Amino acid sequence: MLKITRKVEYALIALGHLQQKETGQLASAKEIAEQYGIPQELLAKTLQKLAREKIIQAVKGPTGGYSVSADTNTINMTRFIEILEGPVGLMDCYFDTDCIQLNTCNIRTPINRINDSIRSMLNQMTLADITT
Amino acid sequence: MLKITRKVEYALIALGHLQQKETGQLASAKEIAEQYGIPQELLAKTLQKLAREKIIQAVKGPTGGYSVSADTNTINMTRFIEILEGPVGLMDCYFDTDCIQLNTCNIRTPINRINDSIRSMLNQMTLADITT
DNA sequence: AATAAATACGACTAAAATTGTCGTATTTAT
DNA sequence: ATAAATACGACAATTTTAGTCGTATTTATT
Repeated sequence: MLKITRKVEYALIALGHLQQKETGQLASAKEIAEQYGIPQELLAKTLQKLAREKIIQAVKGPTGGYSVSADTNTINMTRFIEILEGPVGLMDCYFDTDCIQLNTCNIRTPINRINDSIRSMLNQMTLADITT
Repeated sequence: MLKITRKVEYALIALGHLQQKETGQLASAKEIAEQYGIPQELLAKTLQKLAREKIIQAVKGPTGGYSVSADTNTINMTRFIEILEGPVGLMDCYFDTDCIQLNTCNIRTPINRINDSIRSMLNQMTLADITT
């Protein structure tokens, strides 16, 4: 528990790789997958999600691939993780309010404090902090 | 992802309940399970783990049950979570060193920084902060 | 002494989430 | 035209988490 998923792991590795390229240079999913021993299809789908969110830019066709388009200093890690995994919360009730327990639950408030701490930490951390 | 497991959730709820009792008073797994709508067997096993670690004290026999034995101010959340779930780390390589990727992996160091942040936050937080 | 209610604990099953694969469509450089 | 890349949804496999069950042990009560 408290683990990041492979999707995020692979995405970060790929971002790191993309940032080593010179401006304008592309890297394909295949190239990255082979270099780091990552399942190509999975990486591809992950990169596609990032492309949809304009974190990276995709170029189709042969000689195509991806390049970093966003300023990674402006992307915080909460956003990045949530693009790939959905809501970051220790318990679902951080987002969902329809918990049967709500009345009797005696730990919601303190758990949400931890939650806020984690989110704020991830908010202060940018993609650039990780991948450069 | 980044979720705590039910075990931890149930344990915290139970701890909160136990702390409301007067000194010397016990609460059984059944009593707690019924009150909060938690599967009794699962809660029981969870409480047994805490008892083994001397976080709570178990009393056998009818009229038996559990009471808080440790000073909850001295138990930090990293320890508490790790008793129930094992190592707290965003990636396994935080603990395991035998990762095939180690050489090519370009994100280990930054990920471990996040890890350290989360662990240090959980270290500074005591059980008492959550359950009282 | 018998009973019942509690903890203790391992083995097992069920469910959910994650991870990985496949097929097909689209784009585009050659 | 072809081949190599992205795009994307459906599906399968694997792993993790959640929950159940059976059995043993302890002990207060009758």
